[in-house]
Amino acid sequence: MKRTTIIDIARSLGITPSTVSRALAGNLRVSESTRKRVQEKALEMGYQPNIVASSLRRGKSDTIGMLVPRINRHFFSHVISAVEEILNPAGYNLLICQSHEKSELENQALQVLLKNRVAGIIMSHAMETVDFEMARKATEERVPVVQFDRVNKEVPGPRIVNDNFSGAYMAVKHLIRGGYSRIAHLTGSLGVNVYSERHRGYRYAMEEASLDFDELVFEGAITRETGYEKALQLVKQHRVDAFFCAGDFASVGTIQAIHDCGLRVPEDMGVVGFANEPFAGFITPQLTTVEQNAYDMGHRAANALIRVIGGQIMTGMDQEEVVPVRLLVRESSMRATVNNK
Amino acid sequence: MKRTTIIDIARSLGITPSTVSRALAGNLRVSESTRKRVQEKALEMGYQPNIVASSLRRGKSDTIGMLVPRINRHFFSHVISAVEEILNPAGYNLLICQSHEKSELENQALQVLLKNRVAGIIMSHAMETVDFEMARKATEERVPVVQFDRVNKEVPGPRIVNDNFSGAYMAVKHLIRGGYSRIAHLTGSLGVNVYSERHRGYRYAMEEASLDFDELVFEGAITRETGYEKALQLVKQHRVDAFFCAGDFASVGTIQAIHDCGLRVPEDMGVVGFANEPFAGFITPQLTTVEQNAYDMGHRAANALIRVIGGQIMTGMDQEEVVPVRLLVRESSMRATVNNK
DNA sequence: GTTTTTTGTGCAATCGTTTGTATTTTTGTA
DNA sequence: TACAAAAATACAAACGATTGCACAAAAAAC
Repeated sequence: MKRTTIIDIARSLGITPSTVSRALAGNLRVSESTRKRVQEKALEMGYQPNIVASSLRRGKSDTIGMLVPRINRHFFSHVISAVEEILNPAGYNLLICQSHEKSELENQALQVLLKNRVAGIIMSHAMETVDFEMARKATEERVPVVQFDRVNKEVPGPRIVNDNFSGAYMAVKHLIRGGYSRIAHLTGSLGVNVYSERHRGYRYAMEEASLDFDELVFEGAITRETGYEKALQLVKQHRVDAFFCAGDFASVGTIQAIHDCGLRVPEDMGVVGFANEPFAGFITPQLTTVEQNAYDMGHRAANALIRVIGGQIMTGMDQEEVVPVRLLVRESSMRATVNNK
Repeated sequence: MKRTTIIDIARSLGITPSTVSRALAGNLRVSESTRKRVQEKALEMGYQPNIVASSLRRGKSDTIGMLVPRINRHFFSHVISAVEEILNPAGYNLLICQSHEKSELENQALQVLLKNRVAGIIMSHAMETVDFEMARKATEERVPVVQFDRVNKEVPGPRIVNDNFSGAYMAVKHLIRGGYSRIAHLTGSLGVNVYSERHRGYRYAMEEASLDFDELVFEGAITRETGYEKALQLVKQHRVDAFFCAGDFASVGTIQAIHDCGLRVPEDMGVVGFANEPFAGFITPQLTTVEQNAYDMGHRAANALIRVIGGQIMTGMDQEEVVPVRLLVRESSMRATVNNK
């Protein structure tokens, strides 16, 4: 059986669809009595408005596109959740796509979102992405784009980023205070803003303390496995006494490597991670890391998008919002009686 | 500037929109030459088909609704990811909603999905939900529903569930083999299929070994906090020597409680969890737990939905698919030299 | 009691595609 | 050259809601 439409309701009440439409929309130009009748009838017939038709006619949809590298990453899934928390009450729904860290899939996903005529896009780029043309095109087609975490300035619109610089700076400074000095930095591609900023923070802290860091920075060591390998190599060479990893997974691999070399954390070597993955507080030793507030970020991104859609921010004027981070000092870096700040 | 439509393309080529539509759809009734011309023009004008209009006309959308209690749960986010892996290549997109474990929000979300005329729904119920009317209504409105993990037989259509019974049975049997006998079971609401099945497995194993379990089953102890409290109480009363928790979070709380009482895991008390949360292999002691394959489940759910949409499964005929689970034996339960099976 | 204003509805076009049917053009054949 | 068959394209009506405008009825003003 067909779904009931406003036409069905109209017919069964002997009025026109336009009146039904207005009645359901709560338009004041329709009398109280018919509004009641329409609402009752709609309920009785189990009417569900057809958003598709409505969107087409209104020329705008209530769907927001969300594009992330991977839904199943702790950080991203929490951002999504936070975005939804803001956008749902505001009457929007989320069409979610993953890029799987591939530029090609990212572009495809953007196309899909545009084809679906989303009212706006909240996205974080794939690591691989260097060409941001597609995202720019979206804004040119009047679809506002809000970037978060992995952002690029070539794309107009608000950007919400973590305070990666300060987080890294605090982390490294904390290690230095703890008496570590040959601090290696394992990180991802420095072409990605997230990692370049953390790298900047690392350098700043090292330079400030007049410590040498040439040949102590290693790109492409961000997973547990690659972290393990690089750390194993460095520890064996006796070149370092601490690690600042740009991610917690690499930190886990690093700790493993240190243990496998018969050394202790933090007594022999300190380790600090980044992200505060859920396991960071559980592992042995508990991992000192930089906490990034995914909820805060999601809320900000959603609110920024709402402002852009509402015309409160001009498309041209792009702005960056920085979400504060926190250094969580735990066992993996507490060699001595160290001051937490 | 307005987005280009097939009408624009038609005009600029001196043909009709219908021909353009057919050309882009690859319809064989349009000549090779015009098809080429249309495709080129479309590319040149940056044409993006309007899926909204298309959906309206075709009476069906390419969007699948996905409804989960919480996106940011490890298990659910992985299922989502797996579903997307299957559905994306098949030309579908995912509209994702969360119920936040609330029946009311679950129903609202279902309404939203129906209003958006999704082609199908893949869902897992909120713990709270006891009234499944809304999900039934969806199938009555010809929107196929596939349930996974938290399912209910009142709702027609495929159900994909973990082998909770066997998982629990294996877990408890493993504890018994290890020499534990006063095994408590901390779990969630037994009104939820997931927990009732695990409970059944627990009972079966206990009965099989002629062990007493009256007053050893506790509902409402599923979080880290509630798990901690209940465990603390039981340990202090010297009533138990092992715990089978229906979730890993409760297991973490339990281990904490045992430690806080000055006892050791697994020497004094054994602990087995359920889910294999990402931290399970990292914590100390490493947690023995039942691994549920979220990817497998997602793939099956997506494929089931595709089959229903394709008419390969009658709506009436409901079927349950059981995803196998695996017991991962780790430190938290290995008191003696135990056989892993 | 007439005119003006207000209020409530109806009419009809529109959003951008799709698709059944009609029409034109092309091709093949006698 | 004519004519049927086949191929390519055009026409027009949907899909279901929204909305500017017209219009009737009721209320208010004179």
